[in-house]
Amino acid sequence: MSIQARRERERAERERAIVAAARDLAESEGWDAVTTRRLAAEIEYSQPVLYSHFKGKGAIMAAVAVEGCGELAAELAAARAAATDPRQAVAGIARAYVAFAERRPALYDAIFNLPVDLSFASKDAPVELARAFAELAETLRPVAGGDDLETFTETFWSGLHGLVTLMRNGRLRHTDHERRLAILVDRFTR
Amino acid sequence: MSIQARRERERAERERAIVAAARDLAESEGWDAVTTRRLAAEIEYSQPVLYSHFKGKGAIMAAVAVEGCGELAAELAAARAAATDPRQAVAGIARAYVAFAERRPALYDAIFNLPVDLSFASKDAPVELARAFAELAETLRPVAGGDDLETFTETFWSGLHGLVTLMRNGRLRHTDHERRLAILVDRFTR
DNA sequence: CTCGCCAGTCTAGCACCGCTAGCCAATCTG
DNA sequence: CAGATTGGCTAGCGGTGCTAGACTGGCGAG
Repeated sequence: MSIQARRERERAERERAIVAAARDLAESEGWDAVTTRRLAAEIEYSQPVLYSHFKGKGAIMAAVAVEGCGELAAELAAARAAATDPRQAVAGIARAYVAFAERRPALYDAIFNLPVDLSFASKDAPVELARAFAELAETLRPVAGGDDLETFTETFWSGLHGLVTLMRNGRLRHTDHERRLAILVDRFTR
Repeated sequence: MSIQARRERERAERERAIVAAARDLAESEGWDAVTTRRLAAEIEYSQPVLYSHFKGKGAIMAAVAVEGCGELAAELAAARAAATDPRQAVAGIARAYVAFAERRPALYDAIFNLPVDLSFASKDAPVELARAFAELAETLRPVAGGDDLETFTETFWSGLHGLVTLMRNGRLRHTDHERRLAILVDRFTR
């Protein structure tokens, strides 16, 4: 019994190592550098071992994405907690969101931009994402007006996501970023 | 002299064929199906011929993206021309934008989502994109208020882009799409 | 008219990708 | 202790973007 327990522990540990390696590699060299061979070398096992833990590369990326979701949720929560005035809270959480995307671009890509084995809108979406969404929704509640809170939150979220993605891949001038963010917040809080 | 002229004509024709093949393939089977081998087979030449026209696959995709920009600009212009009331114009152009992204997802991806050899924010950005941007800007002018028009337009554009991308890769529920769009337009026109 | 050159195209192949079949050793079971 | 099972490995499949080097057909020079 105890041997089996040790085995399972080691196995879980190795699974964590895979996800951590994928994340570290992605954050330091970008997702292009994350290949199954490279990952296998990193954890000092052979390639097929990866497939005994995950269905494929997409599933590994999905695991990283879920981890990232958790951190995003935590940072949004912190931003919300730090605010006093409702309007300030919206501005603060928006800044926190954008800051996360800029500080952890690889993580952000895994969550939102890359083709990953995750169905977000369905029931098996990660609870971490729901938490992040809830933080945003609670912050927006005072300014939603007559609009349905969930739909309103999705729309604001889209605005943030659009700003982040368009700017990061060079579709928007990097200057004026702050002003764009201010406009978005302003239009959604008045 | 005339022989050379014919050669150049044939060469230009073949270049057009490459871009058209890439676009058709992408629109009918998705960008994953667009490989250099497949493309070569489609134009009935060997693979290396592609590289005598374009620096690489990314450059071919960029050419498709520029073509798509032109069509997007045209559709936005049509939407703007059809409107009477300023508020209606914003709603109309927003609907046209989203409709374009839904009807031509491959084209939209080439323009905005895929890693492509195009620097948008710099001076060698395609004029087609500038045209599309200008249509949006002119439509928004009456509702920009005190905000800088260009920055304001970028922000609204980001909102549209966020809605489109998040919905298309399953990050938003497909229902309520109309309502989200309405909220965005409403918040930017009042 | 012939010969050498050169542009243009092709075949073949490089290094890499995600993924898997099948072998082999270590471990558990009767 | 013999046999079954588990779990990792090596090797390889079919694909990718891209390129070196061979070949060929039409050109200009002698």
